[in-house]
Amino acid sequence: MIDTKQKILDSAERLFGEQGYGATSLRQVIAEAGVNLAAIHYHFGSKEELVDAVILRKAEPVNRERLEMLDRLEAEAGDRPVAMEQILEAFLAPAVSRVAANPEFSKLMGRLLGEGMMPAVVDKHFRHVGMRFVKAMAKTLPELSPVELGWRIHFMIGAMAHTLCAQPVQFHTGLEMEDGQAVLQRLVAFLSGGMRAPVEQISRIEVK
Amino acid sequence: MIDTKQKILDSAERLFGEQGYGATSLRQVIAEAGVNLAAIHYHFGSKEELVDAVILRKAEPVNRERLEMLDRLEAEAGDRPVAMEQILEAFLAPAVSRVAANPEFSKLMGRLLGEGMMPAVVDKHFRHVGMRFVKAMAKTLPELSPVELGWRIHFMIGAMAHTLCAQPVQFHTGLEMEDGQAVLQRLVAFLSGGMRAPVEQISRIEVK
DNA sequence: GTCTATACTGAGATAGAC
DNA sequence: GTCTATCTCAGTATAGAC
Repeated sequence: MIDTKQKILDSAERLFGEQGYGATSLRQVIAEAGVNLAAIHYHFGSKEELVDAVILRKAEPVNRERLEMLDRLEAEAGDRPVAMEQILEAFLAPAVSRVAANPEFSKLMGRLLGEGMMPAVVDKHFRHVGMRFVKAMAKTLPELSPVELGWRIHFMIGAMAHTLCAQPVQFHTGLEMEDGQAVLQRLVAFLSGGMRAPVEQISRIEVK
Repeated sequence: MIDTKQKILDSAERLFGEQGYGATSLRQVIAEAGVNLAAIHYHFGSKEELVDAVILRKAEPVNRERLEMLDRLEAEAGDRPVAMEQILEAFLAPAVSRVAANPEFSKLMGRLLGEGMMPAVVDKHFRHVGMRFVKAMAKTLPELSPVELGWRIHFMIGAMAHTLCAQPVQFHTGLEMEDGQAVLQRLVAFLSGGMRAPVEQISRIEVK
């Protein structure tokens, strides 16, 4: 069939999402897709390149939406910097809003950043979008050095990835997964506070 | 030998740390330890239970140090709440300070939180410590609801885990891994700002 | 160009002899 | 407690049918 490739991608997306990358075998994928094992290697080359293709298909709309939102915010702001909360929401909303529609696959997206699986894949699919947001944030917070801003964005990505992929630890009852909009609001508020934190020296505690 | 178990643990720790969990085979472990393959299953039962034992051995001193620092801070503070920066440093420093000594194994520790690998393991080894810090933070920030505080701790853990396990994406040059103390300071400052962020409603952006 | 059948190597796990 | 032998299943590679 002409759409063997599509069927493989569809099955792989579902199974990687439900079970994770490592726990999903290519034999499960071909059984669900109704194709031959070697077809995966013909079309994609390896398991890693298959998941790369799956990620690409899902990441592209997220990244496009992020850039559209940022474009609009910057057009509205003209020469003035965009508010940090708005930049954060433009970056986070396209990812968080997809959790409800496809929670298992969102888990895989979130995991990518935490796993040593494929830093190259993350870099390839998200770096260019990240650069745009770095520039917007630097304009909003000119007092931060590039290095300090880089670290804060690193922390931001960690908080986002963990929120996308991990169930919160139940230190209290009532922390079940809420409405995506509510989590997004909490995350934006938290990260705005972190991004705007003063950079001065903090109190030291000697260890031991 | 009587110390077969120890030799397996030592080799597994080194190899899991260098290569990650999934990329390390039990056959590599037994080759380095000089024991038989079945010995792992005799002493630990499975690969997953082996890594659980490895984690336990490394997590225990981290958690002990965290609790010692928090105990001391609370003793010094008496009835007054402990400053958020100090609580954060007590939680983060014992983990971050070990990155320099054992960077690869720290990666594994950080990954645990991001991977779907073993949420049960994370829960088992870190939950009781987390509860203590939740209580201390609730005293310092009484205006936060338990649910809001729980989410902020969730975000904090994400930022910490990502910092422990992931190389920062190079949006700017000069963001190479710095001195652990410097990264710790940046992280504490960022998270203090996030923890203290106001909880009010934020501006909405309609999507599309 | 596409796809099928099949073989190869290495993984984790286990039964049973010692 | 330990080790040999073996099982099942994984990802990968290739030869050849259409």
